Amino acid sequence: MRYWLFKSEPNSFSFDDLRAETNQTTGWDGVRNYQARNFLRDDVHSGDLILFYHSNAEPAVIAGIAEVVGEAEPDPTAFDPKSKYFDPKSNPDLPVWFQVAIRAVRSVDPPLSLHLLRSRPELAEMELLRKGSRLSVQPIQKNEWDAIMRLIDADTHTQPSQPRTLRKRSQGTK
DNA sequence: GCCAACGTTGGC
DNA sequence: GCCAACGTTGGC
Repeated sequence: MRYWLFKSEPNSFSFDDLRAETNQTTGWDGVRNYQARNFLRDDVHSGDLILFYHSNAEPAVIAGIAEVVGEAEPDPTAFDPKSKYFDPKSNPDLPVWFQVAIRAVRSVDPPLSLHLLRSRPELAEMELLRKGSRLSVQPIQKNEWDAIMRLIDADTHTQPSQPRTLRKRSQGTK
């Protein structure tokens, strides 16, 4: 089982958009970079877990966690002349581009900002934090994943829960 | 909107 | 195979 970070621009496809899909699942199509393609085709497998990252966003954040729910298959958008991801180099007999299906697991609320990730020494080696890093499918090391899960847990617990008065009321009398 | 960093293309 | 020109990404 491996861990990954997938980038998406939220004004194009956000984590909430993923959650709104049927079965909260979608094909991760449109990847048009060879290094990312190789990861998708060769190394990403069913059951792997994904940090769903919002790039080109204010702020840029990890917005959710998803999982891989199938093995790689040819990216059908590459065959579709009407798609903005159409690529005549790819055809069903010899596909160039691949996708995997991913399903939302949970949102990260509040989301974890890029700024916070940068502040953590244990994450200093993350590909995402490298200057000039543009790779849209990145491997995440287990120690990085674990550190990020701790940040998520810590952050979630410092969130104000329901206003006290409201909580009391909802607990009823006794 | 700016622009640095990066990937791709294509002439040679 | 080199590399300049170009297009894209993505933080700021």
